[in-house]
Amino acid sequence: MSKNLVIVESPAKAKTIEGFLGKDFLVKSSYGHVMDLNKAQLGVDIENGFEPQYEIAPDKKKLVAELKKAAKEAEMVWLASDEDREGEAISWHLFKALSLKEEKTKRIVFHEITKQAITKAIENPRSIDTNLVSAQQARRVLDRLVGYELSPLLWKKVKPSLSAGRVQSVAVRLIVEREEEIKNFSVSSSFRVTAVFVVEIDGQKHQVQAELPERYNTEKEALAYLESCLGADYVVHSVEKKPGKKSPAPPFTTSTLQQEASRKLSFSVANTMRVAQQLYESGKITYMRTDSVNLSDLAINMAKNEITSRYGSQYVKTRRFATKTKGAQEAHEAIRPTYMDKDFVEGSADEKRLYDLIWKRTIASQMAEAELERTIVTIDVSTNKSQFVATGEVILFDGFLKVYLESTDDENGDAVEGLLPPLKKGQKLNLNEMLATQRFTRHAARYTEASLVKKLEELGIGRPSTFAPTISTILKREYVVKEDRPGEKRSFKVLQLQKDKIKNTTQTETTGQEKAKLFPTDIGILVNKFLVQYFDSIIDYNFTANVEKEFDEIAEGRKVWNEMIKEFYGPFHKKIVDTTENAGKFSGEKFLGIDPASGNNVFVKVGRFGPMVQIGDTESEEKPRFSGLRKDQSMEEINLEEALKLFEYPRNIGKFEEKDVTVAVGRFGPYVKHNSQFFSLAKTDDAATIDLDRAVELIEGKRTKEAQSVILEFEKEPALKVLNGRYGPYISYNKSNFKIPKGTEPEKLSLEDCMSIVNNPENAPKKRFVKKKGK
DNA sequence: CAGTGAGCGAGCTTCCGCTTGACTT
Repeated sequence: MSKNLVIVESPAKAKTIEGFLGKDFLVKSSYGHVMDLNKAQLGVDIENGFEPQYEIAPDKKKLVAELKKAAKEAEMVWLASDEDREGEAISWHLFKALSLKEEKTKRIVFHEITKQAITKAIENPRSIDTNLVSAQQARRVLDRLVGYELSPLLWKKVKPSLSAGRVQSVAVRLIVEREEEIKNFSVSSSFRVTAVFVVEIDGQKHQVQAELPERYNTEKEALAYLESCLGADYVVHSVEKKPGKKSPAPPFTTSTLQQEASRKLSFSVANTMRVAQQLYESGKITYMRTDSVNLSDLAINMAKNEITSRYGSQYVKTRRFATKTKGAQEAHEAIRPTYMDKDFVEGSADEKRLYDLIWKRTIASQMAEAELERTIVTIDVSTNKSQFVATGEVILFDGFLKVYLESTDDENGDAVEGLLPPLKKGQKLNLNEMLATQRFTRHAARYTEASLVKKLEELGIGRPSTFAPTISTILKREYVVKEDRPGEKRSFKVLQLQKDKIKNTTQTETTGQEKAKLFPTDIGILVNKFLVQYFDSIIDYNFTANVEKEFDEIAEGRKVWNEMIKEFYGPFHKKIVDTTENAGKFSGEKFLGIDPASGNNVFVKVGRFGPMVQIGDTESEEKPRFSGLRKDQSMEEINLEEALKLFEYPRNIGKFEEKDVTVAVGRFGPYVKHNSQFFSLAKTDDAATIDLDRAVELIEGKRTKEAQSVILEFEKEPALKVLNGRYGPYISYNKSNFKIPKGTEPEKLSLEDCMSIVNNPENAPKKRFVKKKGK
């Protein structure tokens, strides 16, 4: 039995700390929050000062019992959750859930996992900060009220199972508004004039790239300019040198790690977190969910030693970075390697690459600035008043650039930059060629997962632990999709001046190509429109920032948490009631035209199962006909003709084995139906042209496949089969499936064996995995 | 690498923020 029980949030942290503290200390983990509001209800007593109805999270019951036992046996319990709002609440919840006694409980905090920091923390205990706990409670209750009152309203007015919340709804809004901006963007073009000069210096030939600062709006003006240069001489007018410096970026936080891993390694945000978690658990990096750019003294010293021994002391420049992020809580260090002298790790390829990125970024953050010299050369044209400008950048001292340079999201790669030869004022240059190239303006870039995270963080919305889950949520709700889009070919004009002749050519380029970008869906657009119309204040970009200010006041004891909630809830709830009663169905209905066959109106709108086309009015006596939109169609873009085409199915294409064969398009794509069985069309098939022969081929193909997938059948019990599925052999019985125990050969199972597996209550299908029926 | 194919009738869905395992259909 240990005299002392220390409770931290993460088990990996517990393991490390136990090593520092010795025999008298038992270190356990709470695995995050242990108490929360009941999921099935509102969980807030509105009538009674918004009293939260906490319960021990169902999946934490066992853990809490264990911790309770350990606490009872210990002489002192040290609550060592993180020093931020959530961490303080975790300590408070532990105090309650473990029925701790005040006289044998101490609250301690530390920001870095070193023996020194922990010893110091143990020497300086405090009590739980109830103001900070109240601030967390306000945050929790506000999010619950917003989420659990807005979502049901969406179920009523838009479509069941939808969700809204302080964070996710703003994320969707950003994507929807960016798409609108792109849709409304009008492309314009202008001509950019560039020139390549040749100069001989000390017997060596050099090229000089230069650009005209002015742009010409039309081809005619560009041509006129080129013509004005015919027969011109080009002379260096001035050479200006400017010293410059570049500084390294701060060490990684969760969000900057996600951004750089996306830009440099093409990782999704979720993948970055998964890989970082593996590195953390194996002790290779510090904690990966952090908003702090701070490094411990120990880390800075390790970096300093490492830089000195690798590159020399002139490359060292240690710094402390300050966090600029709104609402940062800084309970942890920045993300860095645990041991700076390890510049690589064993593990999967992803782990190696992510670790390499973290190592470089951390080391570079403690290195000297790069010293540059920027040269600007202006070049006179003898036949007109214009001047070309050539710029060059020379690195005088590479500094941190030796190790790492942060990437940018900027897609503009047009700049002409590089090394310039040593030019002098008055020097004559020979023109090799001059080009006037048509360039088009570009709309704002669509969000990637990582650039969305960046934007959310800038707005102070969401936390390091929620960036990745927020993206999963809006994808799962089908508010947005992550997609590639092929580009379109576009032609552009190039005028070329060479050897005193002007040539006019048309070239083509690909534009608008997108890779892994976030696009709003019809549902996302509609839900956003609803929320903007009725709950503008909630999905306002500043809503979080404003309530965060109030949470801070609560944390400082200057405001009472439930008074703040009351002030918010009054008008909010009134608006909910008002909208429930007065707003009609919000289906985004759009009239497309008249169906020539029936003379009925054709609409596109969002129905119970998503976007659909409706022929005929809902009020009319004749029952309207419905058809869901295909995945590649959108309410925005569909026209009458395409809408009517959806009703050409099911189409009868003949008889097979005396039963009708029909072809139709469902929500899983086109299929053939025969004898109430379904057969998906292959990607190469076309539902519009498929014939009976091909349909029969599909039917027979599936039959043979099915026959092969049956391992065992029993005469006595036709409802039971042993099948070979995607996850290996399994037992199918009355539409439920059961795993076969490890080590048994499926071919040798008897009916009795199978029945005992099926009837074993341990194998009963678990509720949370039961597929939701659309009925 | 299997399964799915509705059109609102019934019961359910839902939030954000802390943390890890998880072995289904």
